[in-house]
Amino acid sequence: MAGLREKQKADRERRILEAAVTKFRADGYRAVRIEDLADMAQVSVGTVYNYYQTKGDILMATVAMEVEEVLDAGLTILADPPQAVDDALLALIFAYYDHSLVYLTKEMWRTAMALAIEAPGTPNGRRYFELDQRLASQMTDLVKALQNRGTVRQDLDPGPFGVLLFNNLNQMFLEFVKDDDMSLEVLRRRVAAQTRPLAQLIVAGPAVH
Amino acid sequence: MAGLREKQKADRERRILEAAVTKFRADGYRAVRIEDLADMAQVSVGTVYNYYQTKGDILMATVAMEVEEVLDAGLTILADPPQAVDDALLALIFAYYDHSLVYLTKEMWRTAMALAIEAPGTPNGRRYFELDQRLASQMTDLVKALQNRGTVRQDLDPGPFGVLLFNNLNQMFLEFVKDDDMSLEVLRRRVAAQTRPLAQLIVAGPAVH
DNA sequence: TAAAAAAGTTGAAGTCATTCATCTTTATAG
DNA sequence: CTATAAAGATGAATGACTTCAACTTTTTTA
Repeated sequence: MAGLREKQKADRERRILEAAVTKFRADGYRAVRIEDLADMAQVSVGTVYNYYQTKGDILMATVAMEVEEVLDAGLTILADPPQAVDDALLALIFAYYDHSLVYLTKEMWRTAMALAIEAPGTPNGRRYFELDQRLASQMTDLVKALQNRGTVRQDLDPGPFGVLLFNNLNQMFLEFVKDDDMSLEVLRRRVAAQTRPLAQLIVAGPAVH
Repeated sequence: MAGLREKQKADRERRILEAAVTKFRADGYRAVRIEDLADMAQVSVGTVYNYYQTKGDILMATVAMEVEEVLDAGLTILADPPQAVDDALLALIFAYYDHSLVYLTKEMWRTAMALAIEAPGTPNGRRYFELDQRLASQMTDLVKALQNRGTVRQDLDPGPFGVLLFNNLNQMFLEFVKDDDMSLEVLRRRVAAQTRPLAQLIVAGPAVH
């Protein structure tokens, strides 16, 4: 029963988010005022706040879109990881990195991270870190998959090790978004330099004993 | 030639910082208004801004104090690390954690991190990450020291490995400050669970060939 | 010591996120 | 179709950080 009211509501929300993605990318999150979004979306300032609780909420909606796509890209890698252990880990990591700037700019990532860290207990913060955790889980899943395949030593606990790998790739991503001049290429190289030696340490050796 | 003006200036700056540390710890960074600091320090709002460019600057001054002490604690460990590789790494990590809440609360850490991430190019942001880098260097130094001692395999590149260890301990520290209910004890246990197995992987084995 | 310059202090004004009492629009009841 | 109720939109008001033009205090000069 799509009443008039429902239709108008959906339309307003869409217009607001659309305005936000456009303006945030063009002018930067900081520089965009709620009034600018309201103007572009043809609503009042108060109305923006009827749809999103804070300015940060609008940003987080975009982050969620982005990370869902990143997780999808990860699933593709998990379905059929490269044979070599280091290649497999890096394939997943690079899949993440390569899908990280579709909707968001580095500045938007920085702001989203800052918001989440400053207020981790708010719905917004929780939402962000929940996405983080899903990424970390996926990394753990990959380590498990390689173990099942027999290319990773059986005595390795995939949980903490997956988290450690994720922590590292996440921190390196932070280095990346921190520096507007750093290219994806450089990020990839650096993470590879850390991950490859680590991968060599966990490959299943020839069965000694 | 400590003129009157110099003396008054130094005194005002001291009073402002003192007021900040007291009030931030007591009421939380967010809840404290610049006007509150000005009142307590017996100066005007404008004067606060003559000594610190932003509210965040005042916080960052406190962070710097804290981290300098953390680095000192690290030096003590470096001077004579425990024999076992895992114990040595954890000794440094725990030294960091144990000295992290002297001046700052978890809320203050969260705010400082958020500020640094949101604006990494500002003097404030640069200052924060410079401290980070010094911590990462110290971790690398420890790995090198253990290598020199012969307990860590020679074919390990201490640079990337030290950074990886730091990235992980840093991210785990973030988990800690994110959760007001998490104890230092739990943080230690979790990091130990990640670090010990990793340490086993890098110990110098009996010289095979 | 008096005048001029330099340095520093001040608080009112500006900006922007957020709130809320009021008003408008849509849906429902008779 | 009219009246009532419900939902939602509105923008002026609030609160906090930050800026800045005018004012004071200290130092230097002669």
